[in-house]
This record gives sequence, C-alpha cells and structure tokens, in this order.
Amino acid sequence: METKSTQDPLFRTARQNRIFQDVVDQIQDAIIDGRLQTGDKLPAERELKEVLKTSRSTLREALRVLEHKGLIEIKLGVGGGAIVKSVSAEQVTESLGLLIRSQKVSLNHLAEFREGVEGDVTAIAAQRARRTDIRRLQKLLAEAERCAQGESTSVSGFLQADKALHLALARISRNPVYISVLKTVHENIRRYFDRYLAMDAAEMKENLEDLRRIVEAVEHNDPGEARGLAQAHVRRFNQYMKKRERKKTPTAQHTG
Amino acid sequence: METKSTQDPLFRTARQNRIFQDVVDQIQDAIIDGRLQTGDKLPAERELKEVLKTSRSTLREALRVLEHKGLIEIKLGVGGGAIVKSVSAEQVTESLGLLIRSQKVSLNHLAEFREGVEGDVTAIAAQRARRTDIRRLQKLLAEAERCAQGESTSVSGFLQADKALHLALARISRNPVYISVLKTVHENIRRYFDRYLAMDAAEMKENLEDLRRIVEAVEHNDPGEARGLAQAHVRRFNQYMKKRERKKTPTAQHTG
DNA sequence: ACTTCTTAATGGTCTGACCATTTTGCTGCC
DNA sequence: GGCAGCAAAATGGTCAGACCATTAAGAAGT
Repeated sequence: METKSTQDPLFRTARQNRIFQDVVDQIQDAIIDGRLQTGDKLPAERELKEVLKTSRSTLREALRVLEHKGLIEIKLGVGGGAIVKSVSAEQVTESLGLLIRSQKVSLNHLAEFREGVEGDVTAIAAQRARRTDIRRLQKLLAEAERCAQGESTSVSGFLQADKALHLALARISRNPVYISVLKTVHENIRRYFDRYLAMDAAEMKENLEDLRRIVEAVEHNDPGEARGLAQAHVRRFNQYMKKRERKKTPTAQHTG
Repeated sequence: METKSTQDPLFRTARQNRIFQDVVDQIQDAIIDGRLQTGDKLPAERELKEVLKTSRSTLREALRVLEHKGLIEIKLGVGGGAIVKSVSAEQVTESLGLLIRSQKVSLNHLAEFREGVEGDVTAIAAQRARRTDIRRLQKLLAEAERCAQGESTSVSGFLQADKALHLALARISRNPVYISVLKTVHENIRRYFDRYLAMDAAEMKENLEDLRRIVEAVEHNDPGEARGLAQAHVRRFNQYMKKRERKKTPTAQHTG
C-alpha cells in the first residue's frame, strides 16, 4: 500500500467525552446545510444550554470555537447573542497567516505561489473584464500614479493602491476561491514583510509601469500578455523584498 | 478615496472585556516568537490559571481557541495537558473547506482554480523532479493502473491513487503553500462531491492515460507540456463531474 | 419631543465541586 | 524475580450557580 503514507487519515481519532465538540458539529452542520441562515440569531446561552442539555461552560467553549471559525459573531448586551455570519475568507487568511508567520513558509515560497496564482488570475481577468471593470482598474492605476509621481509621493499609499489593484483583478475573475486566496496572500505580505517595504522612487516607477502595462493587457483582452506581465511584476516585487532582506538584519531566522 | 472600499480594516474593533482573548494572544505570541517550542507542555490548567490570574473557565475558552487554531493539542489524563504543536497546513484546509462547503463556491469555481494551480504545480514539478520523485510517481501510476484495469477494478481506489499522484506532484514542488492549497482542494473535492464520482471504465481509462502522460512530461522535465496536460486533465475531470451533476438531482443550489 | 434614568436581557467571568481518563506505581500472587 | 491487577493521583471535561459589565429599550421627568 504505497498510498498509505500520502493519503489523509480517513478517520480522526474518535474522542468521546467532548460534548462541546458535538455542540460545535451540530451548530456548524445547521449552518452549512442552511437550517441556520446568515443573520439568524441563536438562542441565548441560558436557553440553548437547556435545549442541548449541557452546561453553560461547555456551550460557551463550543461557541468560542464557532466564533473562531468565523461561523458566528457574538454581540454583547440586550439583544446580543450569537449571530450566524456568512462564511468568508477571513479564516483562510488567518491560518495561512499563521503558517507564514511561523517561518514554515519562506519569502520564496510565497513569491513562487504568488507568481503562479497572480498570473492565472490576471489572465482570467483579461478574458472577463467588462467596461466597468476596466474603469475601476484605471481609477486604481491613477491612484497609484498619484502616489508614485505626484507632488507628495507616498510609498505606503502606492503599495496600498498596488494591492487594491491586484485584488480588483481577482474580483474580475469572479471566482471566490481566487479572491480569498489572493486576499490572504496580500494580507500577509503586508502584515509580515512590511519592514522590507521601503521602495525608492525608481522602484516605484518601475512597478507603476508594470501595473500600467498589466491594465493595458487586460483592457485589450490579451490573457497571455497579461499573465506574463503579472508574473514579471511579482518577480520584480520579490526581488525588491529580497534585496531588503539581505540589507536589513533579518529578525526571523529560519529553523530548517 | 477610491481605495477605501477595497482596503482591509486597519484595526479591528478593540473589544475589551475579553480576557480569554488576551490569554490567546499571550500564548500565541509565545509560540510564534519561539518562547514556546513545538513539543513544550503548558502548565496544567489549575496552575496556569494562577499564573494568568484568571479563572479556569476563561482559561479553557482560550485553550479551546488555541486548540482550534492548531497551535496546541490537548491530551487527557495524568501527564496530559496542552502541548505546543508545530504549525501546519491543517487549518488552512479546514477554513477553505468551509468556504467550499457553504455553497459560496461552485464546482466551476473550484475547477477553474484547480486548473490554474495544478497547471502551475505540475510545471514546477517538471522542473524539479529528482529521480526518487519520478520513482514515486511511477509507483502511484502503477497503483492507479491496477485499480483501473486490473482484474478487480476499483473506482475509489483509482480516485485515491489519482489524488495521491496530484499531491505527490505538489510535494515535488517543495513549496508548502502549494502543498497546503492543493491538499485542501482535493480533500474537499473528495468529501463533498463524492456523490458525483462514479466513473465508468472508459472514463477511468481516459483519466489514466492523462496521468500517464503527465508523469511522462514530468519525467522528461518538460514544464510546458506538463502544465498543459495537467490542465486538460482537470478539465476532463470537471466535465465528468458536470455530467453527473446534470444527471443527478443537485442537492445544493446556488444562492447568488 | 427630548433627555436622563432605570431596568432587564445577555454575554463575560469566577468559584468550587465532581466526573472520566490515563499514567504510575504499588501490591500480591505465581 | 516478574507479571497481573489494582489503587491512587494528576489532569482535562463537565456542571451548577453566582455575580459583573454592557447594551438596548422603556419609563420618567423636563
């Protein structure tokens, strides 16, 4: 059975005696299969514990988990309580973020992944962009331009516009998987590699030119060109980061 | 300020009165910056609550969150307690899985994403495959062959081998981001679209041929060819699923 | 009609108890 | 001496009940 080592475990160890887990499962299932809709409010803890025949502490541990999963939101005070949230990409972000922060993922890993995904997304966007999409891209491009060349150049503003542009491209794909994944990546690039991002004017200009050409390719519905440009853009960006990494003292060493 | 709508919130609402959250943060930070190493054991709840000057229930809510984040593992009995786990990709899987299951993501979305990512991964694998990698692929291929053509054809066996092969390709990339992401996708395809997967012999044979050619391309270090084949393979696979979807009653409609 | 106060619902925390599981080591038989 | 089985203690899991903090809604006063 060669597959044994690679296959995921078919079953998880059945831990009995975890009532809270059962509660989590019950509520989660209800949310996933639609018996609980987004916006619905769960009964108050003191009621729910009666229904579930459990104690309040156990119930609360379950609610904590559901909250952390992003399935419910808990509000305080009168009329508060647990409200079913629409499942979103937030949690994906957090866990991939943990992975990145804990030094399991190097800058190169992330960059390689980004290169592939951003390339795909941009190519798809080039196929699907409508006129309103293009207008939106151009707006963001103008914003980036303003930050890069205007009287008051702003690196952080430029980076923000850059990020917004990438996310806008993801949205044009209209594929929630791409949107979540790219959001995650950008979120974590910003949060954990901010220290490296001190672009000089020349770099910003290069980057801006990249963006301009990408938007142009999307505008002309040229997926191949768009993909290549996006990939080159990511590579360039990564090289800036690596340059900074070499210069500054890395605060996080690799443990591998 | 066009960027406002797209930018992520800079700060989250500062919720005081969430002691457990503070506990979560403290422990998590300790893990992330290395003061707590993988394998370390946290003090017993009754001790830790004294150190943190909190109650056991509050502490337990915090531990529950940390456990769910995959940062600790809790064992029962004497010598049990919370043990620091190495951060892994598990959690990414779960949250993306949630997104997929909650019908925010259609089969087409997933397929499109898969096509891009599997293409990238396979191309990278074709660049990096070593001899041992190739051997491993060939083993898996033989396994798939056995299930598809042998005296006792087994669809589920074939699908498992197929999945294992895709994951093996991801591992050859040696990029943990790709590995996690693909694991997630396959995990969720299997778990939630299983009902569609009742391949007939002809389909299995087609699929097997796809796999054979992919492995061959990887073996010959031909990234372009590998990418194209992988993409075609995903497309074909998706078409099977869609065919099944049309036939059977869809249990999940789209909400938007 | 507006402001302010009161009240009650609800989540957050705390205490202390008991239960269930698991390791450890002791006991006693062979 | 060694091994089976049992007893004890450590530790997480659950429970019940109390009180605190926050919030929205209604009551009261101007």
